[in-house]
Amino acid sequence: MLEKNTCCGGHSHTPKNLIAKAEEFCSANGQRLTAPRAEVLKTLARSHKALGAYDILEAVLIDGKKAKPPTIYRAIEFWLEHGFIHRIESLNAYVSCDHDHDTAGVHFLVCESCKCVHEAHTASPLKALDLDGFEPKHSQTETVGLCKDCH
Amino acid sequence: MLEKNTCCGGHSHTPKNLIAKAEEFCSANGQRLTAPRAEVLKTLARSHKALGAYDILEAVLIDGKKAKPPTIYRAIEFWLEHGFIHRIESLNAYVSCDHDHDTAGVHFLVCESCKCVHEAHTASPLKALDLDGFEPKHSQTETVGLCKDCH
DNA sequence: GCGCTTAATGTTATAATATAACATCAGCGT
DNA sequence: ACGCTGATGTTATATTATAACATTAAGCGC
Repeated sequence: MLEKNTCCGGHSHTPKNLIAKAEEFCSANGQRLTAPRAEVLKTLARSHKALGAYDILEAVLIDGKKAKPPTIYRAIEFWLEHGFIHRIESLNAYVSCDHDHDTAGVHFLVCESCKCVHEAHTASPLKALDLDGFEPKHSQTETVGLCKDCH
Repeated sequence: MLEKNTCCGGHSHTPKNLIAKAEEFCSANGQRLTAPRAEVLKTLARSHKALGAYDILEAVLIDGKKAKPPTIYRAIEFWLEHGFIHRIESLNAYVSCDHDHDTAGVHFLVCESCKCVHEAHTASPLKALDLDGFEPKHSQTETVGLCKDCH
C-alpha cells in the first residue's frame, strides 16, 4: 500500500505547516515532539489517503530503523488526543487534519476505492436529537462512497 | 462479555418479531434463513448492547456445536447487507435494528461504558454539504459518550 | 555535572478482529 | 437420482491493536 496520492487532485497537508503547528503546540503545552511522533505525523500529512497503522509502520524509519507496532500506535494515540489526526473508523485508518476546527463533530467523505478522505464541516448532528440523558463526548460522521476521480 | 443487558432500561428487540420479519424477507427475496443466520440474528436481537463477532461466536450454538469465525462473519455480512443489523465502527461490534427505516443515514448514540447503542434518526447529514462530485453510498454517524445510566 | 524523577521509547509477546482458500453439504429444478 | 448453485464447514492465516516489562532520554534541583 501507501501509493503516491494522486487522487482527488492530490490534496494533502503540507507536512511543513503541520509539523510547524505541532512544534508550536508541543512547546506551548509541555509535550515533546519526538522522532516517532514527528515521523508519524509527517507521513500522514503527506498523504490525503487514510493510512493504516501498518502502512505508516512500513513507511517510516526512526533513526534509520523500522519501528515496531507499539511505537506507531503510541504516536497515533498522541496525535489523536491532541486533534492533529483523525481515525477513520470505517477503514481502520488515520488521516491528518488541519487542526483549525473544534474536534467535537466532524464529517468525512471516504472514497471506498482510493481511500482518499475529505473532511467536511456542518452543524453538529446532535442539535436535532432528543438525547434523553445521553451525554455526548464526540460525534463523527463517515460517508462512504466514490470520490470525483473514482466514479 | 455478553452480560445480561440491564442497561438503559434493558430495551431490546424481541427476537421473535425480528425473526418473523427476517423469515418474511427471506421468502420474499429467495434467500434462505439458515441455522447460522437465525442464531446470529436472534443473539443480536436479544441484546441492545453492541456485540463483537467473537461475543456472538461464544453465544451461539449451531446444531449444538460452537461455530467458527467464518460462519459468524458470513451471517453478519448477510444481515448487514439486508439492513437487519448495523456495524458500530467505533466498537468493531454489531447491533440489530428494527429495519423500519431506510439505511442511507443512521445515527448511533454509543455508550462507551456499557456498550449500549441507541439508534436515532435525523435529516441526512449530506443535505448541507458541498459534495463536489463525491457520490455517497452510505452515511453513518456515531456519537460516543455515556448513556443515562452510566454517567 | 550529578543524580533523581518522569515520560517516552524499545522489545517481546500476544490479543482481538477478520478473511482467504478449498472441501463438503443441502436445497432445488429437472 | 443428477447436477447446479449457494451456503456452510474447516484449516490456516492476515490484519489490527495492546499488554507487560526493560531501557533510554529529558528536565530539574542542587
